[in-house]
Amino acid sequence: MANIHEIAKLAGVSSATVSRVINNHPYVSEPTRQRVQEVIDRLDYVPNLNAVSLKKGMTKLIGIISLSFNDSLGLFVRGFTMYAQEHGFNIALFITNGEKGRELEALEMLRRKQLDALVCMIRVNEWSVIEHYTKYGPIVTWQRVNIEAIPSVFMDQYQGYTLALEHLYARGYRKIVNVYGSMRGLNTKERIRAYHDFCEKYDLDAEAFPHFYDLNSIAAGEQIAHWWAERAQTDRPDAFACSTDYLAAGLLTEARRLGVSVPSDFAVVGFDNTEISHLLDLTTIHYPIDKQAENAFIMIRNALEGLDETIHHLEFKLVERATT
Amino acid sequence: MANIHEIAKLAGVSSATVSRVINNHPYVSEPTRQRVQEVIDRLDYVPNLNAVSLKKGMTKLIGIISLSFNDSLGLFVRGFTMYAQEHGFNIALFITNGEKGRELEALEMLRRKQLDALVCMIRVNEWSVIEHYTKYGPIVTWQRVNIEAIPSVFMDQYQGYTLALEHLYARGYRKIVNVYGSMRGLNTKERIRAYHDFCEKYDLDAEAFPHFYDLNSIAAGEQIAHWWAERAQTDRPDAFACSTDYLAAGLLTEARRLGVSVPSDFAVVGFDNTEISHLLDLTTIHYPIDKQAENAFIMIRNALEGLDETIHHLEFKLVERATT
DNA sequence: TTGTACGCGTTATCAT
DNA sequence: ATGATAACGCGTACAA
Repeated sequence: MANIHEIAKLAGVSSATVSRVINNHPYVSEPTRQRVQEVIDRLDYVPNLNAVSLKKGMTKLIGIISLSFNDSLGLFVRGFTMYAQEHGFNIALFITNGEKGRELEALEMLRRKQLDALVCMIRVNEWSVIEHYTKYGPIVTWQRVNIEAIPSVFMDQYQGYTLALEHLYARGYRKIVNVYGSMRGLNTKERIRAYHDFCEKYDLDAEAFPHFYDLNSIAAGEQIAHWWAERAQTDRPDAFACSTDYLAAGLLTEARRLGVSVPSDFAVVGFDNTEISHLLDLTTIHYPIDKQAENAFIMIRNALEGLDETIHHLEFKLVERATT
Repeated sequence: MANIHEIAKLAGVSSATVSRVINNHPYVSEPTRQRVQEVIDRLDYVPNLNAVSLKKGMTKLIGIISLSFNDSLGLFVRGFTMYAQEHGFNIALFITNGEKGRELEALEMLRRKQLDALVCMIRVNEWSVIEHYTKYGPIVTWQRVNIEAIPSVFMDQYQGYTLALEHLYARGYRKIVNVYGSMRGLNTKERIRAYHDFCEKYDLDAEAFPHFYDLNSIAAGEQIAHWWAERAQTDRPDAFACSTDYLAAGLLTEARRLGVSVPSDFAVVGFDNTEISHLLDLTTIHYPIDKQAENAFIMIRNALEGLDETIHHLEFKLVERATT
């Protein structure tokens, strides 16, 4: 393949001049610029990025680590990519499927300079492991975590969950069951706190109905539908605040299969405003994931280029549909 | 950051020896190997990948271009990554969202040696544009295309679609409406061919009911539900063979909202066996996407390393659920 | 305005 | 078994 020297030779200039033309440096006379550009075009020349990266010490490539595919990730990636590309960065996506090795692969690429930075959506390895890699480049996360070296674009779900609960209350529901997600994550803790404050505010018994933990799949939602159906009529809750739209979807569709009528028999609120919530006309909580993505990129760029651009403030929103 | 020379100095050897230790070359005495390894460990040294890539002329990084996120892509990526990592390759994912520029970004990375090869799931630019880039590295596609330079892991949908039609016939449905996807793609052509052969075989009138084209979204499915409901009772089809599970999902859920009973009023068959078809208990056609991924990787590796490993033969499968 | 020459961090060839 | 040293392809002081 043609390299910069070949271009130089053919254009009758030094490689330095070719480099200047490529990078739009000033102090190149118009005639030489044209002559060089002509050769570049003719030979279909383009600089080798490995050489450029080696020289500059950066690849303009940012990695995004995620556990799996889903709508939220898609939105995040779309937003992040947009901002990144505006500033000359490309992104590489790593889907771990929960395998530590695959996450480490990405972290190692950071260490070995193939990646300039990393966004860790949902981590697999221990935070201490990930923290260890921050010395090789900025790492930003989507999860909530209190490690100084790992800034986060996490949104405290207290506000969002309260939105859901207040909505159920306004609609007249009083017997609410909470289906929480991962116990490890702090989302669940904030939701629990939101629920307790909510109960206190309206003088409800927080323990009147069971709380479910560690559930977020469609299948889990289906289970809960059965749980409800098998309960004594008098002892049934009238609303479910769910950890995710997926769980809510499972609950909703299985309930209907069992002949339950939503929202008259009970209400369902999802979380995330994913496509499936639209499909099923599910009331849910929306959050500005594209803004989170922008924040993540701003943080990374600040770290990478020593800037100090300010972060957006973020808020949840209720999306009212047919299940409440 | 420490580089190979620093290690060499501290270990009292030349950088060549360090390189040999790193790459597990023979002809390094055990004492020196240990001494070098010790320094490597102590300084937490790891070779700079940009330098390695520059030197070796390859990055061990393969790009995957896709139009958007969805279950199929997830399965493909998972499979592909598995095979790739087994052979020391990493993957970078590019989601185009239909924007040509984003696709070109990936193609340029191939041209500029940051990527060794590319899998183009669903292209955005013209094939001629993509073909032009094959001179910079192997490009494999998931779509059907007859360009020698762009090998494909496409599966002829004739067989799969026939599976769906035969199933409907066996179930007693005779008034079938076809909802085809993209007119540009060759999938649709094969499905049309399958339908005509099917009609001929069973002596049905292929034009008894309208054919829909260029539809594959949930929203389009919802439209079709209305189309059906507004038709005269006597003139209604009794089955829909859909382009995708998503369209089928839209059709199914909207129909039920309209009080239609599936499968007694009409049957629905999706295509792809995505998660949503499971959720909605939708009869659909499955295809071995992980095997396609493996084939894609084999093709790329054959091209990259001059091998000649053989490709798997692939087949569709009917997944019978509750909508037929 | 242009050219020379060095360095980025490796690997690989050729001596020794 | 080990060491010099020349690439790999580019950017950039510094000199001219």
